[in-house]
Amino acid sequence: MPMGSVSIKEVATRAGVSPGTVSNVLNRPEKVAESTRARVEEAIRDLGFVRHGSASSLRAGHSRTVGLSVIDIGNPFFTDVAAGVEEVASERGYAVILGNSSGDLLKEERNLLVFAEQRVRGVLITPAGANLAKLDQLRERGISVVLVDHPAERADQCSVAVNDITGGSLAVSHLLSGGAERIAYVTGPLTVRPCADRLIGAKRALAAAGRDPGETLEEISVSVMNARSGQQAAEKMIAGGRLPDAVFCANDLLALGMLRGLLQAGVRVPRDISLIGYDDIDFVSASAVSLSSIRQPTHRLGRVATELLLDECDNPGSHAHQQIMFQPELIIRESAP
Amino acid sequence: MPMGSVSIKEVATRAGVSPGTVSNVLNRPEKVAESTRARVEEAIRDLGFVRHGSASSLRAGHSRTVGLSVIDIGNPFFTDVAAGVEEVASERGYAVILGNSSGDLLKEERNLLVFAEQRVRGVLITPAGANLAKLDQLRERGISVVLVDHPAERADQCSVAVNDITGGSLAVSHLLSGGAERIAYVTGPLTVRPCADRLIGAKRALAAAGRDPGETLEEISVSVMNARSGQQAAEKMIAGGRLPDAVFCANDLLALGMLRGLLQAGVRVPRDISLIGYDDIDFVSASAVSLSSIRQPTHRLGRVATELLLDECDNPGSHAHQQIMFQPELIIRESAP
DNA sequence: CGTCCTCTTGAAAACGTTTTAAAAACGGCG
DNA sequence: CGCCGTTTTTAAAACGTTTTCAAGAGGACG
Repeated sequence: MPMGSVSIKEVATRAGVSPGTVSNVLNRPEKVAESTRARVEEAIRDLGFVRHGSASSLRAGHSRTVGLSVIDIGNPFFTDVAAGVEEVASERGYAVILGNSSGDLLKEERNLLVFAEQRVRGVLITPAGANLAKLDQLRERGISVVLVDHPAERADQCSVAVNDITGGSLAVSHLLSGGAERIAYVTGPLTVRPCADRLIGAKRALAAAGRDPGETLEEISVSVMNARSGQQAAEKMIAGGRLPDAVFCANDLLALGMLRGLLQAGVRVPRDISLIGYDDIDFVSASAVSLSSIRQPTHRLGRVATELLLDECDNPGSHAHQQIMFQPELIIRESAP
Repeated sequence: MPMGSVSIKEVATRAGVSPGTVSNVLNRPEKVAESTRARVEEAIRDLGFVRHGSASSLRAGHSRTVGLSVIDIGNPFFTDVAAGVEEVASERGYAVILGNSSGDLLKEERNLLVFAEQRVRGVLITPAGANLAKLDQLRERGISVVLVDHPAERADQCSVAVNDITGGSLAVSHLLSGGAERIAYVTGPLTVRPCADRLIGAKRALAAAGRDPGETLEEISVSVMNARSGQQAAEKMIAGGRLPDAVFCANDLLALGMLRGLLQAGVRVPRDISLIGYDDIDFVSASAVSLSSIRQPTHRLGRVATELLLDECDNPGSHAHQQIMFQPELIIRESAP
């Protein structure tokens, strides 16, 4: 009969042992004799005992939770990452505390505060801005941090990212090979690292093809990277006249919005304008005009980041910080054949 | 200079007060004199003190976290719900612990155990199956539970749902009005309440139109409700010959997969087969053939559920359990005009 | 039978808060 | 100046674990 909160002490009395022994059964079962262990386990079952996580982390000095702060939980890219994180965390008995920064630095900071209060074991974060100082403060507090989708600049921290320079480059050289002369790059804030890197990659591709970035590339900046912004960007582009002949969007949500905006205005894709997105989220293969995109190992990103984090937490001695960099892959579909 | 874990005690000595006073500043600022409060707050800032959530919940008897267990974090429907949940929780200073059951009852149970260990204040859950007994156990432990996307049968619990019977009915009567004679219903496990209810609605619509469900409706069951399953269902349907002239998918992911499967096999939508999905996730308006669907107030679902939950937690006395039921809306697009 | 080991168990002290009951400070007033 | 009612502060006892250290229980062996 599971009652409202049974403590280890009640389990102890029922099993005829001391609380310390029960704790041992829970945490180092091998240290306790077979027969008593069985007795204790039976008592646990009978009473419906569930360990009190707060008490446990208070005393033990660390919790079994990790914090995950993402930029946009509505974006399938982050959802895939989150799924990977949840998978690994759950396998290892960790709980995931979810924070959605919505690209807002204040909100992100509030998330980190909540994580600090909860004394999470570690934090996985795709930073919404360029200022990583707050993260060092966390580390000083003994909370490990792994950067996700953002390569670490320093060697004393872990990160898992995908080479966005390569990605930007792949995208733009593909557009060039399709005959593009003037390309628009629709991007989120350049303080978001991936956006900035994809731009660098784009420019490199132009340089490699002997084009002048200043003439070939037009940047269109939006503050939030969703389909609505993409569509607005399309409308602005169209209103401005003089359309580019290719558009590279910094993520697929923008690209889908752009596609919709273009089609609604009667612009034909890819005939009038070719279009390429980024992330290769599931849905772009099914869109009105299927989108070319840059694929990233998203789920993997989440898994590996979490493995790194938990390794750092569990083996603080032997842990070697790693900056893992995956390679993106060009996926060609109708929108930019 | 924020050091590794400053305690309330250190704040107290620096401010020249007792720990109890610091605690009061934190929790009932109005109880402490203006001048000392200022002094304490300064000490808190100087030392970079952050309240230890575990200690706090241990003593206070309740935490500031809620658990959220969803069936498929990869499905934009749940993502939208989660975003709503996170929003409200975050506004009220609660942290959200995320659990993804993947439709697996064992995994769901493990999530609930984790929630129980963390002593979450409450749980939001879209149950992966029909057995809600575990939830009563949680309630006995003093953890409030709000059902999400699953109407409560009993009056002593809160729930937030959308009328799936109406939804199923809307979908099927629309298909009938388009001239459908034989309809396939592609669904997840019927132990998942929404799937079952949408079927009931579908049959009602048939009955209302004077059709015999046994002859008109064919059920195709899949175990996991994603695009891959949808496509497989299409392939099976096609291999089986004798195609229906309309397909109703229990969610949009299935519908997108179905669409792809049909198009790849050269079946024209909506000319040969008309197709309608469910949820009206963002992406279906942009798909190759834009999908008709049943829209639900997804984000709202998450927000309201969380408000209900936190109300139940914060005002246990005055809280009145509510079973909220939203109404779905038919959205007509190309796939079933 | 006593000694010495090893293997198990137990007692008690933390961990950092919150909360309660009581003490201290303060002001006003007789 | 002493007393009383209020406001403000404090000391100390929890909350449920984990952990350390010592004590107890069994054997094996001399």
